[in-house]
Amino acid sequence: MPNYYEPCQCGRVSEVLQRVGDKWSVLVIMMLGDEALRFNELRRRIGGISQRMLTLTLRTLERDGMVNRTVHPTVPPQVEYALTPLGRSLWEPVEALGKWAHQNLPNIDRARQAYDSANGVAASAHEAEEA
Amino acid sequence: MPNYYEPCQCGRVSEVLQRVGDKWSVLVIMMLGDEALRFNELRRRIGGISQRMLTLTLRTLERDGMVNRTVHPTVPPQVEYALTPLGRSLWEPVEALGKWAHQNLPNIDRARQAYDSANGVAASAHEAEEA
DNA sequence: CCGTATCCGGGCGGATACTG
DNA sequence: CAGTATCCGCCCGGATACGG
Repeated sequence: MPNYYEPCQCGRVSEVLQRVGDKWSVLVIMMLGDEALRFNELRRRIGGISQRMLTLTLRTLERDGMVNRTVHPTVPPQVEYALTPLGRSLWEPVEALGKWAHQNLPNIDRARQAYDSANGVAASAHEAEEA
Repeated sequence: MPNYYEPCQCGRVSEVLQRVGDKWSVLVIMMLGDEALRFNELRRRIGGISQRMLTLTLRTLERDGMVNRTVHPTVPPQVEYALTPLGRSLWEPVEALGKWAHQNLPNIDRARQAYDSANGVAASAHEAEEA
């Protein structure tokens, strides 16, 4: 069973991985895990995302077949976003990764502190460059 | 069982996820999955990464406790990089994600083609802006 | 409410040159 | 071989204003 990241599609897979790692994409997928959400509701829940980025993120996810966009022709307009089967299938490994991240945050923090105290934290004091 | 991405550490988890999604970090972790590698060997295998970025990526991974850096005081110097237990534990969900990406590349491609033909591909022809 | 367009600053990351 | 330092273009992404 050879590796999935063999030279040929290594770049392509990496590309998908980047999308997964994309800050907003992941949060959107997480948020849409259970329910369909409207634009601003999604925006409120995520918090800290600009309108522009949410739009762009959703468009990309839609284009990649991860989310469905449903427009209700009411006034004012209502737009609902939900995961597609493909999106839901992605949700699972992402969830696993999220679980890992959540569990290992303390480990990472400790590793960083250890590293920073070993190598000088003072190294970051080069920001105090001028007298 | 509430969500792992509740407001409190939502940002932190997302931060870790971003690192995972980072193009080079993921490739490094994948490459180091089975064996320890030297700097330039790693660089050659990844392909397309600049010396600067490989250094930065390795430093960050080291600081986060994902990889071990071992210097053999020979001449010329030899430096070997290997996954730590923490790094190896990350490797698993990443591998799962890689598997997903590999399996679903065709689906994503088809979704994109469908999307692009539905909405005008010509939209991207706005690059031909001037007469 | 939902989305697009425009402006613009900051940082990511490649290229290059230089050390031990 | 392994790494640091510097320069610099480019694109990401926030802010803002406007349209349906």
